[in-house]
Amino acid sequence: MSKVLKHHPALARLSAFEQAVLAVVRRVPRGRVTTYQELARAVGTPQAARAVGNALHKNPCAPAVPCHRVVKSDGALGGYGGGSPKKIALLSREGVQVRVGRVQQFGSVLFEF
DNA sequence: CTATTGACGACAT
DNA sequence: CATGTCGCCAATA
Repeated sequence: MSKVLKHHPALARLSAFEQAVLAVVRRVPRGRVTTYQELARAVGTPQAARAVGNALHKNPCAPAVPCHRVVKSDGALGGYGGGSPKKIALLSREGVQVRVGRVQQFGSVLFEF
């Protein structure tokens, strides 16, 4: 039985905004990606793409909460707490190919809320 | 309360 | 196409 994942202790220490971001990113399916900007819109603050990135940076339970499926609005990779190589590997494992720092077939793998 | 920081975005160069 | 600048926002010092 997996013991974590239901309510990670560090999760309760996050702000409402940060928790909202993590809750939403959780619905991005395997093999798809979303963007910092889309997430910002989804939580009701369309201009907070940057703040969304900061929130994801604090994700205490990655990669269970799939913050690795979040990229920049132009399809560029974006950041990752565990390092770019790790993010690329996780995506690759789900069938999302990254070439020269860009998500291939960005338009078709992009998940819209 | 003000200042700084950062997994961003749009635009100019 | 690559890089720099500036604006935006929430968290934190």
